[in-house]
Amino acid sequence: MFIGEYGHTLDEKKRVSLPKPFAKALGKKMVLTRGLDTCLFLFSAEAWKEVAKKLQSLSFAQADTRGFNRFLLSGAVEVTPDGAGRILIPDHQKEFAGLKRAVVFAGVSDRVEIWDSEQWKEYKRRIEKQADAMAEKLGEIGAL
Amino acid sequence: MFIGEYGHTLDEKKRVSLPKPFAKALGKKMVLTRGLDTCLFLFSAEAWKEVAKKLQSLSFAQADTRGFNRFLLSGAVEVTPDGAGRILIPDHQKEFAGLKRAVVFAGVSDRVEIWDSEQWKEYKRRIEKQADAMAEKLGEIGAL
DNA sequence: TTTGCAGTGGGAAAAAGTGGGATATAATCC
DNA sequence: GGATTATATCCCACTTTTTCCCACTGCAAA
Repeated sequence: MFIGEYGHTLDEKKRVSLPKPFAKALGKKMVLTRGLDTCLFLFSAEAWKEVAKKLQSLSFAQADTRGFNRFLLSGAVEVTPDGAGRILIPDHQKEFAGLKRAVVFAGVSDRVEIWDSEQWKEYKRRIEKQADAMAEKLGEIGAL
Repeated sequence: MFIGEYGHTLDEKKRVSLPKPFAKALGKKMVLTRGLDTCLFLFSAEAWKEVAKKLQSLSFAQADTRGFNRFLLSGAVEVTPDGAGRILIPDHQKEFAGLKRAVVFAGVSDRVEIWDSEQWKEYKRRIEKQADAMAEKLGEIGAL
């Protein structure tokens, strides 16, 4: 269970340190994929296995599942932290998520999300604005 | 399980280097065929056997499966990497996939796809736009 | 202050990717 | 049949990228 938010730096060699609290739970092998909402998803090897298993069961005969497979699989890479606990972000993923120098690691239940710092701030602003409205809605239906 | 995206160059002699992460899993013998959506499929010898088996199980009484069989089988070639880990792309396949100088290798579960760089970019743009719809699907299969 | 560790930057060694030439094999023409 | 052209295969070398390792900085605890 990943929780919390950590800011780190993406250097010119496209390396970022993993937040120390996440490093242990992620293990030595992890998988980095394109996420939803212009961020990247980082899974531990075990969590990824679950995702991959489900994806393999899909046929490649249908155009939409082909696209779906390509989106997630070709957009994924297996990464291993170096001696200093850093991982490398491939070019196409860096571009996809619009990462600049400052990035944010956000723990979201079973995965870690990697955001460009600016986009994260903006996304948070949107979420926070909607939070009140959402709370009301949830209250109405008796969820909270 | 092939994952990831790698850009390479197709030289005047129609040679391309295989991405190092794929080379090992592909082995010494592999099969290159016409793929779906204007790309080429590259299978390891073992994975190809599986595909061939599946194709044989399809009835050849139906015109469309006959066509599909021809599509995959007639265009198939067995290729072997040279000393530098490069394979040769036959003319008809190069033409079929519209390959220019810049090509992209995309790992998609049990196969590697070879795309012309420009067409790949365009295709990616399309599937990225459908990300929301895909998210729903992800939810359905419980992947996320 | 000192000690230690997390985070970052940079240099050197290694490897990957690419181009080009030389050699071998096959096809064609005289 | 022999010579010539073309095609494909192998091998070597250069360039760029990646990987590994070490050093510096700053913050925090002893």
